[in-house]
Amino acid sequence: MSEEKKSLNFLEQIIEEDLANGFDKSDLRFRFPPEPNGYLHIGHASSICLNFGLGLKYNAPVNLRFDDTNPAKEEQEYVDAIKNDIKWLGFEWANELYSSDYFQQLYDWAILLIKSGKAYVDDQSSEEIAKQKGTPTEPGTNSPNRDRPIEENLELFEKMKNGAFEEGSHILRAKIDMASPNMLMRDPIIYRVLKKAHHRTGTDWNIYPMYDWAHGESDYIEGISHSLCTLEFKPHRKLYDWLLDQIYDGGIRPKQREFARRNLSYTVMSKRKLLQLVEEGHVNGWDDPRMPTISGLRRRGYTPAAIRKFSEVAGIAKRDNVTDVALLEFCVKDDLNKTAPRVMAVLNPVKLVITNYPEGEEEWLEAENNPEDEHAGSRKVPFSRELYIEREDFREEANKKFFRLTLNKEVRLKNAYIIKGESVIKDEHGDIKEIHCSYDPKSKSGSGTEESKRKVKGTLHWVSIQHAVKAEVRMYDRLFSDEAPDGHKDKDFKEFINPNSLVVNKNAFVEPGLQEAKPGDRFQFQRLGYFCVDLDSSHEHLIFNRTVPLRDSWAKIEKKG
RNA sequence: UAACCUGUAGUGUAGUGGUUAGCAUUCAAGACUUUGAAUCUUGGGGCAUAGGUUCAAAUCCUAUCAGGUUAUCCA
Repeated sequence: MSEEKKSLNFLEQIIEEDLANGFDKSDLRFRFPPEPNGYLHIGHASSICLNFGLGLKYNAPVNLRFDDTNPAKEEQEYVDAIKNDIKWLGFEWANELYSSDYFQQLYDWAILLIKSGKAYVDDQSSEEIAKQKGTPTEPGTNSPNRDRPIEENLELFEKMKNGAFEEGSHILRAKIDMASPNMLMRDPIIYRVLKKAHHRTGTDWNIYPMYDWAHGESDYIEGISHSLCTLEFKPHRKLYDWLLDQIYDGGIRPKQREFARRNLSYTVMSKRKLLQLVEEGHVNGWDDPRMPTISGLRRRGYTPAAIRKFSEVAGIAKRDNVTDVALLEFCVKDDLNKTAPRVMAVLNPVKLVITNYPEGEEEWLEAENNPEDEHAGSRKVPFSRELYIEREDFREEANKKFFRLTLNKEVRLKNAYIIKGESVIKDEHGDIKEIHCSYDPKSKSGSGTEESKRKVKGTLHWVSIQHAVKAEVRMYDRLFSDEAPDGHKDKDFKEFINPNSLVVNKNAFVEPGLQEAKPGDRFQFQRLGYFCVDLDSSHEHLIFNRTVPLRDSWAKIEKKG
């Protein structure tokens, strides 16, 4: 019940203004209109959160409309993936609709356009038409077919529809203004011949409407009040309005407004480039955990809540942006910190022997599942004489800043005992094979003894060798080493691919409880980061993906020297 | 170089004539800590530039500069 008013973004301000001017709140209606020709990415997620967020805020319906006017590129597979992603993000659409649902209506309206002398059939080649289009600085010239009689246009359009013409031979154009400074107003194409089977309408149609003719009209049919799209459609607005003018017949008149697309640092966002990464094998598919796709983020271990939070804090505006991926990473860490169970896993194991711990003995120690969540409870983890700890957690000699295990120094084993480094055993190369230490039997965690309350500077995670489960851990890092890989005019974005974006570790050990972990489960490997169980994981072969590492202050201290 | 759009800490944003220009993240320092995590405290860092209008300008006007978008029978 806080009094502070949340500031409105510019789109909400537009809506508030409309409401203040008498627009009925119950007429508010939004839509998310993907073309089913690829997978959704984090940029789409922002748009989804924006549109569905407005729906929630104003209690207005939000339609999911597939903009499927180009059968050459669209497939059912994408429709399914898109629906799945939106649901996963936690949103519900009011209606599942398709531009293709309106093909007949669009066609009827096109006839109307022709009859009112606002559209004509052009049978020139695309090259000729392009030539007549002019350039942004020079006006275009009229097509010789511009004044074709209405009857003839009607006849030709009918033939286009019936399949009498080949692809590329005839188009229907709106008759607007070949001299307009806005290139889109220079008699834009609204129908083309396409003899392709459509994923929904099959071979019913030989002609398909262009985006501009389908989008605004679909908005109108659905009663969309605010049609929100990205900035590159700004020049289309004039055409959107013009086309609507021709057929408007009362009711809610949709308005298009534009916002800046969300870009993320250290990645690329264009469908074309993402497709290239997939096709050329730089990643393992659209859902590779390094991809900025929703499916990739999901597989990486991101939560819907984290992505929604990111969209919220990143906000929405009209200026070009490259949002720091660190903000996205903060959002997952923030969410996972509250929700992910803590477990122990050793990624780079070295053997630790507790010389004064009885051989053959084991005990099951109490371990808190999540200190941030009092309802998370606790579990038992097995402890024994021989453990694995991280190789980086031991040094024979170290300065005072090193809080971890060294010879003759004490550290605590998390949830267990305080130990003291005694000696090391090395192999023939001089590498450490085993670390021997002693433990203080009275220092058991939570036992309440004086010894257990002793303060030691460092705490290490560990797993009991005899109980540990071997696992594969995939360490993911940024796909690109450059902040804006596609922002260099003279260089291809692929030159910046990070060769170490995936490091596979097949020799990690995790505590035995994780044997039962299922794909999608998320954990915090204490002191290391957040990890999730990969789709390919099985009971016999556990695979974890690193979602994001924990902040590592020690790495910074060490770097400074 | 035409039309249109956009310039507020490193990044993302709020600010709508009167604010010590706010928030988040990042960065730095410290406290706390059985995660060198989290948490807490503190700090650094910004209105593209130049002129106007006004008692008062990030906000209004003008110019300049910078960046972006637009010429697919794509969306």
